[in-house]
Amino acid sequence: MSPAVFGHGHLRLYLLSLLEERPRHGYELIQALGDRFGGTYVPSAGTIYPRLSKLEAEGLVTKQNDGRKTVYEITDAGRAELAARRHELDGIESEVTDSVRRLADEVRASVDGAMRSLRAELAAAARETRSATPPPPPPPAPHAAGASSSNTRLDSRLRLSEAEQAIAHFRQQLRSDLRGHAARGELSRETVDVLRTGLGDLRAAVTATLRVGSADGAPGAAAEHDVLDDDTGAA
DNA sequence: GATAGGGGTTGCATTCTCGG
DNA sequence: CCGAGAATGCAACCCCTATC
Repeated sequence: MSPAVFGHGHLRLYLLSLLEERPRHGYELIQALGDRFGGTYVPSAGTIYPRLSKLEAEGLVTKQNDGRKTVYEITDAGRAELAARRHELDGIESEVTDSVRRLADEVRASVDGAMRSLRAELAAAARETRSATPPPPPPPAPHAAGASSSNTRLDSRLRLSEAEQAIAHFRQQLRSDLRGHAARGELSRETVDVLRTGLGDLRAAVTATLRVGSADGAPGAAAEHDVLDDDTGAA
């Protein structure tokens, strides 16, 4: 599990302070926390609701059903608790900001490293492809005039399909990683910027490779270009 | 009807606190 | 120091509504 963003008893105190401003429903509290920390820390529902239930059991908040939503409101006991621990509350915000900044730095470093090794692998693969001996020409088909170019197109389509699979696999993995980070509240705006830059660089590298390939007479470069066009904005 | 998103619950693992 | 209990946090899930 990732280290706790809030110190012991601090989340509960922070929830009380949010409810002191005005009554809110659970999801609104999650969003308020996310807004308050610039999206760097967004607690999961399973974090907030048990806390709210505890607070209710302790008589520090009350809940009222507003249609499908449950609106939580601070009680006098909750206000008293908040007043008694006001000094603790003051330090929480800066503490949490520091904590999420630390986590964001770790994520940024890990994404940076991953992109660097990916680019290195891509460049190595491109070098290998260029230096490889060309495959033996297909046996001449006596009756089919266009068979050679049609075989080449078939190869190209197979390679395109392979490339698409590789891209899909990459997207799936990256998505899963990002969702994991987001779920833990570790996905910051900075990380998204790093991701955008990294993917831009990656695309530039692939595009350069494709240009070399197409200058060497490799077919299908235009089609692979289209695949990448579809993909880069979606990760 | 399928899909996406909002609102909420449950169960469980990990970490922390505190009393003996 | 150790064990029990409290606190924190997450994943998985459900239900309902809106949209396509």
